[in-house]
Amino acid sequence: MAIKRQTATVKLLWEQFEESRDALSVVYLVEHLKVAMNKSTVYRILDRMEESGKLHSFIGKNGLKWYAKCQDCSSENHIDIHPHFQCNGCGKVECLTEEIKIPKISKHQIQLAQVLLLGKCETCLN
Amino acid sequence: MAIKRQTATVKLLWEQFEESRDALSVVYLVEHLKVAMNKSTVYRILDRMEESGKLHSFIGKNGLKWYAKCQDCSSENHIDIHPHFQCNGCGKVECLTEEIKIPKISKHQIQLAQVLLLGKCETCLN
DNA sequence: TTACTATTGCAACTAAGTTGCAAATATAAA
DNA sequence: TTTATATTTGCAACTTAGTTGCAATAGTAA
Repeated sequence: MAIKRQTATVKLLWEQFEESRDALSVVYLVEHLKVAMNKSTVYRILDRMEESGKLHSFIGKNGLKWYAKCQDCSSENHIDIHPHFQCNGCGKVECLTEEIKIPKISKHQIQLAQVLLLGKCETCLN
Repeated sequence: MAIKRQTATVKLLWEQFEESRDALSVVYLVEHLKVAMNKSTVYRILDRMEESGKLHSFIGKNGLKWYAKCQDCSSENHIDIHPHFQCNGCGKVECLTEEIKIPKISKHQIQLAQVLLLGKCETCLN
């Protein structure tokens, strides 16, 4: 179900994403907000925000779930070929705007591509 | 640590991969082999086989870990840009040989790319 | 202010993956 | 073939991410 009510917890959670352009892991959000709300609440609000098209989610390098604000993306194509970058040094995750070209695969219908690039971010390079 | 001894469990686990070119999830292997070996053993052997360069691993669409036999890939570049395909219908995962071009990202050093394509496989299309 | 439905907290749960340790076993050396 | 040793395994207990049912709470429209 999509977001229907502007509760205090919904506002607080949304502020986390407004403050940074980077993606945030659910684990971080649960820990960071644990004095303010229950972890089930975090999971459920993130779910609803994704359904509302305000956030998109993806899986990070060790299988953890991450969310980020949808920026340039419409609610239809927002997951298509938008790649993510995760730093092997500090673990930070960024949304990239670069487009990745996905080739046609014979006898397969591609509906969606998840591209996770791993490496060193600007900070960790210096 | 890499594989050092050819135990019965090591042989049995390896046979699973010889029988199919597709990737196998750890969850499947643990369940499928539970009469023959303990789940810690499955996890540990897979670990060692990856370190030996016989298998490579990646994360599937819902964060589960998958392994597949290394085929064309040398032990250095085997994870680089080799994409995987997971069927949204039956859940099956294939290794693809098609190359995905990763653009340079300014101020980032890319060390590795994980590309997961989701869609319908040949069987599920018909 | 009321009434209705969405939302939340809580506690208990599921499932994936990990760990320490003692027992078993592959393998190289004698 | 036997011995010695380091690797591997099973077991049970654990950690952590994520889910669920239910009763209590709180937005919001009327």
